[in-house]
Amino acid sequence: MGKKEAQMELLFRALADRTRLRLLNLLAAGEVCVCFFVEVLGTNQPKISRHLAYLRRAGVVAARREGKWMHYRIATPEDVHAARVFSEVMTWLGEDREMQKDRARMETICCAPRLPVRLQGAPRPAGVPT
Amino acid sequence: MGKKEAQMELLFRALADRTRLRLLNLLAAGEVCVCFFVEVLGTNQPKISRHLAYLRRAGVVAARREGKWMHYRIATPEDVHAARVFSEVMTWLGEDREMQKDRARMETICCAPRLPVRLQGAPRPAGVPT
DNA sequence: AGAACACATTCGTCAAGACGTATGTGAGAG
DNA sequence: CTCTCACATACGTCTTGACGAATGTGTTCT
Repeated sequence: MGKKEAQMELLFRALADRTRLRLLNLLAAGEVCVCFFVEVLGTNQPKISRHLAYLRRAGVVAARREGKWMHYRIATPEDVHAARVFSEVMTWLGEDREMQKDRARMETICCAPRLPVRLQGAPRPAGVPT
Repeated sequence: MGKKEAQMELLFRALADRTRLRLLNLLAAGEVCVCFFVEVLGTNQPKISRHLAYLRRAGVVAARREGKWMHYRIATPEDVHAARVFSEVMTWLGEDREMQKDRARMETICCAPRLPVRLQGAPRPAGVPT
Protein backbone atom coordinates (compact mmCIF):
# COMPACT_ATOMS: atom_id res chain seq x y z
CA MET A 1 0.00 0.00 0.00
CA GLY A 2 2.21 2.82 1.22
CA LYS A 3 5.15 0.85 -0.14
CA LYS A 4 5.96 3.28 -2.91
CA GLU A 5 6.06 6.21 -0.51
CA ALA A 6 8.38 4.32 1.73
CA GLN A 7 10.53 3.54 -1.28
CA MET A 8 10.83 7.21 -2.05
CA GLU A 9 12.07 8.07 1.41
CA LEU A 10 14.28 5.00 1.47
CA LEU A 11 15.99 6.05 -1.74
CA PHE A 12 16.69 9.58 -0.58
CA ARG A 13 17.95 8.44 2.77
CA ALA A 14 20.34 6.16 0.95
CA LEU A 15 21.58 9.08 -1.12
CA ALA A 16 21.87 11.43 1.85
CA ASP A 17 25.33 10.29 2.87
CA ARG A 18 28.71 11.22 1.46
CA THR A 19 30.28 7.78 1.78
CA ARG A 20 27.36 6.10 0.04
CA LEU A 21 27.47 8.57 -2.82
CA ARG A 22 31.16 7.85 -3.21
CA LEU A 23 30.46 4.11 -3.32
CA LEU A 24 27.80 4.54 -5.98
CA ASN A 25 30.18 6.69 -7.96
CA LEU A 26 32.87 4.00 -7.92
CA LEU A 27 30.29 1.48 -9.06
CA ALA A 28 29.37 3.51 -12.12
CA ALA A 29 31.88 1.69 -14.31
CA GLY A 30 30.83 -1.80 -13.21
CA GLU A 31 31.30 -4.39 -10.51
CA VAL A 32 33.73 -3.67 -7.70
CA CYS A 33 34.71 -5.86 -4.77
CA VAL A 34 34.77 -4.58 -1.21
CA CYS A 35 38.51 -4.56 -0.74
CA PHE A 36 38.94 -1.95 -3.47
CA PHE A 37 36.44 0.37 -1.83
CA VAL A 38 38.43 0.12 1.37
CA GLU A 39 41.64 0.95 -0.46
CA VAL A 40 40.26 3.77 -2.60
CA LEU A 41 38.25 5.51 0.10
CA GLY A 42 41.03 4.99 2.62
CA THR A 43 38.81 3.84 5.44
CA ASN A 44 38.14 0.70 7.46
CA GLN A 45 36.29 -2.30 6.09
CA PRO A 46 33.28 -2.45 8.44
CA LYS A 47 32.35 1.07 7.49
CA ILE A 48 32.26 0.14 3.82
CA SER A 49 30.27 -3.02 4.47
CA ARG A 50 27.68 -1.19 6.54
CA HIS A 51 27.12 1.41 3.87
CA LEU A 52 26.91 -1.23 1.16
CA ALA A 53 24.30 -3.04 3.25
CA TYR A 54 22.36 0.19 3.52
CA LEU A 55 22.47 0.69 -0.25
CA ARG A 56 21.36 -2.88 -0.73
CA ARG A 57 18.35 -2.41 1.54
CA ALA A 58 17.46 0.66 -0.50
CA GLY A 59 17.59 -1.46 -3.63
CA VAL A 60 20.21 0.52 -5.51
CA VAL A 61 23.01 -2.02 -5.39
CA ALA A 62 23.17 -5.80 -5.67
CA ALA A 63 25.84 -8.24 -4.55
CA ARG A 64 27.36 -11.36 -6.03
CA ARG A 65 29.66 -13.82 -4.32
CA GLU A 66 32.77 -15.17 -5.97
CA GLY A 67 34.81 -17.30 -3.64
CA LYS A 68 35.97 -15.15 -0.80
CA TRP A 69 35.12 -11.96 -2.59
CA MET A 70 31.88 -10.05 -2.77
CA HIS A 71 31.22 -8.07 -5.91
CA TYR A 72 28.84 -5.15 -5.77
CA ARG A 73 27.10 -3.54 -8.67
CA ILE A 74 24.51 -0.89 -9.40
CA ALA A 75 20.92 -2.18 -9.34
CA THR A 76 18.52 0.13 -11.10
CA PRO A 77 15.33 0.56 -9.03
CA GLU A 78 12.25 -1.22 -10.41
CA ASP A 79 10.03 1.83 -10.03
CA VAL A 80 10.17 3.92 -13.19
CA HIS A 81 10.37 7.28 -11.45
CA ALA A 82 12.90 6.05 -8.95
CA ALA A 83 14.99 4.81 -11.85
CA ARG A 84 14.83 8.19 -13.57
CA VAL A 85 15.83 10.05 -10.44
CA PHE A 86 18.60 7.57 -9.78
CA SER A 87 19.85 7.92 -13.32
CA GLU A 88 20.08 11.69 -12.92
CA VAL A 89 21.97 11.23 -9.70
CA MET A 90 24.52 9.00 -11.38
CA THR A 91 24.99 11.59 -14.10
CA TRP A 92 25.45 14.21 -11.43
CA LEU A 93 28.10 12.11 -9.72
CA GLY A 94 29.84 11.66 -13.04
CA GLU A 95 30.39 15.38 -13.37
CA ASP A 96 31.41 16.12 -9.82
CA ARG A 97 35.07 17.00 -9.25
CA GLU A 98 35.56 15.07 -6.05
CA MET A 99 33.89 12.04 -7.52
CA GLN A 100 36.12 12.19 -10.54
CA LYS A 101 39.10 12.18 -8.19
CA ASP A 102 37.83 9.03 -6.55
CA ARG A 103 37.48 7.29 -9.89
CA ALA A 104 40.94 8.41 -10.94
CA ARG A 105 42.26 7.11 -7.66
CA MET A 106 40.68 3.74 -8.28
CA GLU A 107 42.25 3.54 -11.71
CA THR A 108 45.63 4.46 -10.29
CA ILE A 109 45.38 1.72 -7.73
CA CYS A 110 44.00 -0.98 -10.00
CA CYS A 111 46.25 -0.35 -12.95
CA ALA A 112 49.45 0.05 -11.01
CA PRO A 113 52.27 -2.33 -12.07
CA ARG A 114 52.00 -3.97 -8.66
CA LEU A 115 48.80 -4.02 -6.62
CA PRO A 116 49.05 -2.85 -3.00
CA VAL A 117 49.88 -5.66 -0.58
CA ARG A 118 46.35 -5.80 0.78
CA LEU A 119 44.96 -6.39 -2.69
CA GLN A 120 47.25 -9.16 -3.94
CA GLY A 121 45.11 -11.63 -5.85
CA ALA A 122 41.92 -9.62 -5.50
CA PRO A 123 39.72 -9.59 -8.58
CA ARG A 124 40.05 -6.25 -10.33
CA PRO A 125 37.00 -4.05 -10.74
CA ALA A 126 35.25 -4.07 -14.09
CA GLY A 127 35.35 -1.00 -16.26
CA VAL A 128 38.92 0.02 -15.59
CA PRO A 129 41.62 -0.33 -18.24
CA THR A 130 44.01 -3.19 -17.70
CA MET B 1 35.23 24.21 -2.74
CA GLY B 2 33.41 21.21 -1.30
CA LYS B 3 30.23 23.25 -1.56
CA LYS B 4 28.70 21.27 -4.37
CA GLU B 5 29.18 17.99 -2.55
CA ALA B 6 27.56 19.41 0.52
CA GLN B 7 24.72 20.63 -1.66
CA MET B 8 24.17 17.13 -2.93
CA GLU B 9 23.84 15.66 0.53
CA LEU B 10 21.79 18.63 1.67
CA LEU B 11 19.30 18.10 -1.13
CA PHE B 12 18.84 14.41 -0.46
CA ARG B 13 18.50 14.92 3.26
CA ALA B 14 15.78 17.44 2.52
CA LEU B 15 14.00 14.88 0.38
CA ALA B 16 14.42 12.07 2.88
CA ASP B 17 11.38 12.93 4.93
CA ARG B 18 7.72 12.21 4.30
CA THR B 19 6.38 15.50 5.58
CA ARG B 20 8.79 17.51 3.48
CA LEU B 21 7.88 15.56 0.36
CA ARG B 22 4.23 16.28 1.06
CA LEU B 23 4.98 19.98 1.42
CA LEU B 24 6.85 20.06 -1.88
CA ASN B 25 3.99 18.24 -3.50
CA LEU B 26 1.48 20.83 -2.32
CA LEU B 27 3.74 23.56 -3.65
CA ALA B 28 3.78 22.10 -7.13
CA ALA B 29 0.84 24.23 -8.25
CA GLY B 30 2.23 27.50 -6.90
CA GLU B 31 2.53 29.59 -3.74
CA VAL B 32 0.91 28.35 -0.57
CA CYS B 33 0.78 29.98 2.84
CA VAL B 34 1.61 28.12 6.02
CA CYS B 35 -1.88 27.93 7.44
CA PHE B 36 -3.07 25.85 4.49
CA PHE B 37 -0.31 23.32 5.01
CA VAL B 38 -1.39 22.97 8.60
CA GLU B 39 -4.97 22.40 7.55
CA VAL B 40 -4.28 20.01 4.67
CA LEU B 41 -1.69 17.87 6.43
CA GLY B 42 -3.70 17.90 9.63
CA THR B 43 -0.82 18.59 11.94
CA ASN B 44 0.44 21.34 14.20
CA GLN B 45 1.96 24.58 12.95
CA PRO B 46 5.48 24.37 14.44
CA LYS B 47 6.04 21.07 12.70
CA ILE B 48 5.20 22.64 9.34
CA SER B 49 7.38 25.67 10.00
CA ARG B 50 10.34 23.56 10.97
CA HIS B 51 10.13 21.45 7.84
CA LEU B 52 9.71 24.54 5.67
CA ALA B 53 12.81 26.02 7.30
CA TYR B 54 14.67 22.83 6.50
CA LEU B 55 13.58 22.98 2.87
CA ARG B 56 14.62 26.61 2.73
CA ARG B 57 18.10 25.82 4.01
CA ALA B 58 18.34 23.15 1.33
CA GLY B 59 17.47 25.78 -1.26
CA VAL B 60 14.40 24.09 -2.70
CA VAL B 61 11.79 26.53 -1.44
CA ALA B 62 11.68 30.30 -1.01
CA ALA B 63 9.45 32.47 1.17
CA ARG B 64 7.69 35.77 0.69
CA ARG B 65 6.01 37.85 3.34
CA GLU B 66 2.61 39.42 2.80
CA GLY B 67 1.33 41.11 5.90
CA LYS B 68 0.87 38.47 8.56
CA TRP B 69 1.13 35.63 6.09
CA MET B 70 4.14 33.83 4.74
CA HIS B 71 3.91 32.43 1.24
CA TYR B 72 6.16 29.56 0.25
CA ARG B 73 7.05 28.51 -3.24
CA ILE B 74 9.29 26.07 -5.05
CA ALA B 75 12.79 27.41 -5.70
CA THR B 76 14.60 25.48 -8.40
CA PRO B 77 18.20 24.78 -7.31
CA GLU B 78 20.87 26.82 -9.11
CA ASP B 79 23.04 23.81 -9.84
CA VAL B 80 22.04 22.27 -13.16
CA HIS B 81 22.19 18.67 -12.02
CA ALA B 82 20.44 19.40 -8.77
CA ALA B 83 17.71 21.07 -10.79
CA ARG B 84 17.34 18.05 -13.05
CA VAL B 85 17.12 15.65 -10.13
CA PHE B 86 14.68 17.91 -8.37
CA SER B 87 12.55 18.15 -11.47
CA GLU B 88 12.34 14.36 -11.69
CA VAL B 89 11.36 14.23 -8.05
CA MET B 90 8.51 16.66 -8.61
CA THR B 91 7.31 14.56 -11.53
CA TRP B 92 7.47 11.50 -9.31
CA LEU B 93 5.41 13.23 -6.64
CA GLY B 94 2.89 14.21 -9.27
CA GLU B 95 2.17 10.59 -10.09
CA ASP B 96 2.09 9.24 -6.56
CA ARG B 97 -1.33 8.18 -5.23
CA GLU B 98 -0.93 9.54 -1.74
CA MET B 99 0.39 12.82 -3.04
CA GLN B 100 -2.56 13.14 -5.38
CA LYS B 101 -4.81 12.68 -2.38
CA ASP B 102 -3.09 15.55 -0.61
CA ARG B 103 -3.57 17.83 -3.57
CA ALA B 104 -7.20 16.84 -3.87
CA ARG B 105 -7.60 17.56 -0.19
CA MET B 106 -6.15 21.01 -0.61
CA GLU B 107 -8.55 21.75 -3.44
CA THR B 108 -11.46 20.54 -1.37
CA ILE B 109 -10.49 22.83 1.47
CA CYS B 110 -9.66 25.90 -0.58
CA CYS B 111 -12.61 25.73 -2.91
CA ALA B 112 -15.22 24.97 -0.30
CA PRO B 113 -18.13 27.46 -0.17
CA ARG B 114 -16.95 28.49 3.29
CA LEU B 115 -13.34 28.23 4.39
CA PRO B 116 -12.68 26.47 7.72
CA VAL B 117 -12.78 28.81 10.71
CA ARG B 118 -9.02 28.79 11.12
CA LEU B 119 -8.56 29.98 7.55
CA GLN B 120 -11.00 32.90 7.43
CA GLY B 121 -9.33 35.70 5.52
CA ALA B 122 -6.23 33.70 4.65
CA PRO B 123 -4.91 34.23 1.14
CA ARG B 124 -5.80 31.23 -1.00
CA PRO B 125 -3.01 29.19 -2.58
CA ALA B 126 -2.19 29.82 -6.21
CA GLY B 127 -2.96 27.15 -8.75
CA VAL B 128 -6.25 25.96 -7.37
CA PRO B 129 -9.52 26.68 -9.13
CA THR B 130 -11.62 29.40 -7.52
C1' DA C 1 41.08 -30.79 10.79
C1' DG C 2 42.95 -25.84 11.37
C1' DA C 3 44.78 -21.47 9.76
C1' DA C 4 44.24 -17.53 6.82
C1' DC C 5 41.47 -14.55 4.35
C1' DA C 6 37.35 -11.47 2.81
C1' DC C 7 33.60 -9.76 4.40
C1' DA C 8 29.40 -9.16 7.64
C1' DT C 9 27.51 -8.02 11.92
C1' DT C 10 27.36 -6.47 16.71
C1' DC C 11 28.42 -3.42 20.44
C1' DG C 12 28.80 1.02 22.84
C1' DT C 13 29.07 5.83 21.97
C1' DC C 14 27.76 10.00 19.96
C1' DA C 15 25.52 13.54 16.85
C1' DA C 16 21.58 14.76 13.77
C1' DG C 17 17.02 15.35 13.48
C1' DA C 18 11.74 14.63 14.33
C1' DC C 19 8.29 15.47 17.59
C1' DG C 20 4.98 18.08 20.86
C1' DT C 21 4.93 21.88 23.94
C1' DA C 22 5.95 26.31 25.21
C1' DT C 23 7.59 30.73 24.10
C1' DG C 24 9.38 34.47 20.99
C1' DT C 25 8.74 37.74 16.91
C1' DG C 26 6.70 40.67 13.56
C1' DA C 27 2.61 42.73 11.46
C1' DG C 28 -2.24 44.55 11.56
C1' DA C 29 -6.44 45.95 14.27
C1' DG C 30 -8.46 48.53 17.85
C1' DC D 1 0.17 51.14 23.24
C1' DT D 2 -1.95 46.77 23.63
C1' DC D 3 -4.13 42.83 21.85
C1' DT D 4 -4.49 39.41 18.44
C1' DC D 5 -3.08 36.79 14.70
C1' DA D 6 0.38 34.11 11.68
C1' DC D 7 4.38 32.27 11.96
C1' DA D 8 9.22 31.21 13.87
C1' DT D 9 12.17 29.40 17.20
C1' DA D 10 13.70 27.23 21.68
C1' DC D 11 13.26 23.84 24.63
C1' DG D 12 13.28 18.51 26.41
C1' DT D 13 12.69 13.84 24.75
C1' DC D 14 13.27 10.06 21.77
C1' DT D 15 14.67 7.62 17.47
C1' DT D 16 17.82 6.96 13.61
C1' DG D 17 22.03 6.30 12.00
C1' DA D 18 27.40 6.98 11.69
C1' DC D 19 31.52 5.58 13.73
C1' DG D 20 35.63 2.58 15.50
C1' DA D 21 36.60 -1.64 17.74
C1' DA D 22 35.59 -6.24 18.47
C1' DT D 23 33.53 -10.39 17.05
C1' DG D 24 31.04 -13.58 13.86
C1' DT D 25 30.47 -16.06 9.28
C1' DG D 26 31.70 -18.24 5.13
C1' DT D 27 35.36 -19.67 1.85
C1' DT D 28 39.91 -21.32 0.48
C1' DC D 29 44.28 -23.51 1.30
C1' DT D 30 47.32 -26.72 3.42
